[in-house]
Amino acid sequence: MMSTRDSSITPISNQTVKRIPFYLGYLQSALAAGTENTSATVIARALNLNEVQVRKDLAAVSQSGGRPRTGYVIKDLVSDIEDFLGLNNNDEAVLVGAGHLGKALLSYKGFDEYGLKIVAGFDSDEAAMGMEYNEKMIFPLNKLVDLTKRLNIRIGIITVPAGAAQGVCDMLVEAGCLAIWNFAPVHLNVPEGIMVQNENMAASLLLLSRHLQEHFSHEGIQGKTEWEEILESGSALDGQR
Amino acid sequence: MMSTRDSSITPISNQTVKRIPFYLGYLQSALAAGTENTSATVIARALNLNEVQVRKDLAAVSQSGGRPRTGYVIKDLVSDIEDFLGLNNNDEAVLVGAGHLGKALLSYKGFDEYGLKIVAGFDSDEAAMGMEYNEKMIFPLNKLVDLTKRLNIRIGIITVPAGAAQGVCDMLVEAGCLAIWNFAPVHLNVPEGIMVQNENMAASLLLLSRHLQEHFSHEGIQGKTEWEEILESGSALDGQR
DNA sequence: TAGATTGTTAATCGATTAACAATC
DNA sequence: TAGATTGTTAATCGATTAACAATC
Repeated sequence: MMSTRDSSITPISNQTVKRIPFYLGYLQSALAAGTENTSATVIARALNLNEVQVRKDLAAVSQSGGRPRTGYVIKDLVSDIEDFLGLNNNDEAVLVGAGHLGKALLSYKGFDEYGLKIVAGFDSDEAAMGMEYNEKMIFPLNKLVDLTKRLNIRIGIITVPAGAAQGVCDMLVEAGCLAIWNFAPVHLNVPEGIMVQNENMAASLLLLSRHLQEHFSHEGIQGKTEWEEILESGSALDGQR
Repeated sequence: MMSTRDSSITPISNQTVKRIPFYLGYLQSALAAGTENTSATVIARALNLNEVQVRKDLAAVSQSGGRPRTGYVIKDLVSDIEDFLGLNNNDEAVLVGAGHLGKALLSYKGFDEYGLKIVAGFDSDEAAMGMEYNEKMIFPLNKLVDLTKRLNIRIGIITVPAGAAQGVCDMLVEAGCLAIWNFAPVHLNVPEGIMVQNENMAASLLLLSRHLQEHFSHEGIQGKTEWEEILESGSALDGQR
């Protein structure tokens, strides 16, 4: 290997990692607009972040560094960030549960950019068999363990109903998965050393709703009478034809 | 109003809120199994959490409290948590972008439990018009502002492609939304006081992948030759017919 | 030189965990 | 009484922000 530094991942906080895509997006569009240099101040203002945080984040993923007075060279930053995402990551996942959410994830094009790939979907529903989403095929559940093992997949994604999640999880573990991304709203029991990341859509929306209530108390929780009517009549669709 | 306490939301950390559903799920199934009492120790072990954290979390959402030696009364905890979720929250949202992800969210049944409801979807695609997912109808985008205003909706959900997100966001703000749940991987510019919660699926998976790399370095990034074959031939589907 | 900007060291803040006193 | 358990107060940890010295 010819990397200048240890290719093992430097400890970069999750929060930083989550912000990286926003930096990349901003820098790419700035570059497209013809800008060549930028500063932490400018980025921070654009993305609503703290200036120092921007510097620390950029320092964490880019070796280019900025220079006093002139700031950062956008082109370099972009390429460093792309390297960071692409080079440091190259992982494959299987997905179980080809419902709406499963299909959405299979179809999602954004994983590529991060060196991530869902290679196949699994489902127990006969009707789904052999269907393809974004060129990812749906296989029967009874092939899950065997295929995942043979493909050497390390990440399993669970998008089945809560009741089926633990069973699927067990299969994924048996198949050798080391990390599980769980969209079912249940706690999964896994052996020591297996990593589970829970994603609860309802809980996320709840968080937003609570923030709202904190800041704005109760407004607009009235008018319930008229809207049922509006929505159900479908009258809102008029004028469209 | 006849509530025993100020109905405004007590400051409960986001982390705590995210854990609440897991407590509820565990407690409900314990109750179903016939258990009447439990302790923070037991819960912590079951859900892989710290014991003290469990006590603090439960204290935050339940007034019942536990008693030394006997612990908590599960029935009371369950009812307190359900109240916490249901009573403290009652918010409605509109969703824009009826692609795979949009449909998945519209179809998701889990919001009810938290007093949350997506009331309608919007899309620019003619073909989607009037379709229903989980009884939520898709309306044309040009009705978004008017309908959202009239319905007094405070939360907007953006599941459109990145390029369309800012435009949709502007419409939602114009329509009076105070909070935006954004699934498009771009930073949204909003006026002061509007809350944006970003959800980046790719970034979430990236986090998982990075954890993996930290803990297990590089294993199983081989065998790339044979699997393309397996998957593409669809031979894995044999034996199914 | 003066001023903009970086990067680092120190302070603050919030959440988790540990220690412990209270109680049944 | 002894032991399990709660709830609180203090310590730790990690991330964000502020202060500041270095530099072009």
